[in-house]
Amino acid sequence: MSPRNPESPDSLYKRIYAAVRRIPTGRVSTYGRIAKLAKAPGPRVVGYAMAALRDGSSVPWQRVVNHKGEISLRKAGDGQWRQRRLLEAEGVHFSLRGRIDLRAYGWPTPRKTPPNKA
DNA sequence: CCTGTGACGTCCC
DNA sequence: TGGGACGCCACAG
Repeated sequence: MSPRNPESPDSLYKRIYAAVRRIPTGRVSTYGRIAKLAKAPGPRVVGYAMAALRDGSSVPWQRVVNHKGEISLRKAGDGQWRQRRLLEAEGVHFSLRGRIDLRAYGWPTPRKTPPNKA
């Protein structure tokens, strides 16, 4: 196998994209979780893989946010807004601070942490 | 081959 | 609850 070769079926990026595709519509995951699921060496690599995506890649990249539940800023600049649009279209709710409640929309379900638990 | 950089996370204050 | 510092690694030049 050739993990260095992007064309390899079991390449790192392929695994990452596969993991992202598993995120259900209306739910979101984090770079860290995707990294684990895809057996990636680290979260940064996941971000790098996302940045390498093309439009119409069939990979729901918009469902990947950082561990704070916020849309990560990218170099390109544009896109964060588009990401938010796409997520809202899927029914994902953003707080006033522009954050997503991972306890409610996170995937896989991080914990059975009751949102209303005292 | 070596260096810089990035759509991040965790620890510590 | 918020902010700063360090760690980790693949990729491009």
